[in-house]
Amino acid sequence: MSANSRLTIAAHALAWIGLYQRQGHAVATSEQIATSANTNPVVIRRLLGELRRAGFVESRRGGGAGWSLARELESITLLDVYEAVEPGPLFAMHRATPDQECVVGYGIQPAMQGIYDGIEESLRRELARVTLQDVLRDVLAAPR
Amino acid sequence: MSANSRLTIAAHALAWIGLYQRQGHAVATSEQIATSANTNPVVIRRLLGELRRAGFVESRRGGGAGWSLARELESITLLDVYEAVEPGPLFAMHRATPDQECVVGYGIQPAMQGIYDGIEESLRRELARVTLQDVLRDVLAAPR
DNA sequence: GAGGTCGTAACGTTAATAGTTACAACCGGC
DNA sequence: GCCGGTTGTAACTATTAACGTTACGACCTC
Repeated sequence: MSANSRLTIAAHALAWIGLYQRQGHAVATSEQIATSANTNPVVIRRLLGELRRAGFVESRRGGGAGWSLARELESITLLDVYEAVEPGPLFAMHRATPDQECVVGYGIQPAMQGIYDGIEESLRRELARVTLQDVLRDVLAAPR
Repeated sequence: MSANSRLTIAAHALAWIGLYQRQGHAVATSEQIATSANTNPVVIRRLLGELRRAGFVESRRGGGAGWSLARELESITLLDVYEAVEPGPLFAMHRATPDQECVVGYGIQPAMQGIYDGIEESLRRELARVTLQDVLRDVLAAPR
């Protein structure tokens, strides 16, 4: 489906900041997170920027600057993250509007839209069941 | 998410063939379906080719050739179609493997994989609840 | 053999994600 | 006040997948 890694990287960044803060540090830098996620700091800053707009993290500039959580990991769900970093729908309609003279062409979009809406709602319910605290717990539970 | 329209077009094509056959025709051509879906016949042939490999349609070549259903619309679910035309996973992992020296980098992929597996399983359950017959019924129910 | 359709390769187009470079804005600490 | 490190963001490139299009051989019915 040409899936992307935005949700994965965003969860990675939040879990990293959360753990780092529990270790007593005030802020985390995009550089540190990018090293852990093996990507570019700008990619991290862009994603965290969207999460800041949604109210989950805060950033400070200047000396000793960096990122910190604005909410506890327990209170952030994967649905929150998903909505912050994944704008579009799961399934797309036709690129060009189908033939409206054809019975199927006329009715297919409302029909599929109704079905897709129900499926996306179910996806959201599943995402809402997992918190970032759950993610961090699973991360730390990985066998050595 | 950069969603694609493969599932939509595939459902459109199957519903179209199903309705056409109920109207007494033996086979439908990719040209006819493409006109209804407002796309190119080759796109339809490619998609139907994957559905044929999965056993849902048959094709005949030569004069008076075209496509026909190999199974009833009632017995084909959106999950069947999804699996036939959407290979990849819903969410992607990191492009480059994260830093294995970092606790989070080490544990993040197994953690997210477990979560994603559960979510995809739930998506499949939802897709399995809808048959192509349901789709065609909804299509025909669209208000004029 | 003629005509129409499938099957598929090959190529171009479009769009989103991701990666990279660059630099101004910012601010704590000295 | 300025130095150093970091964010914020623009701009560009690279990569990838879906989609569209053209072309043509394979195939089958008449």
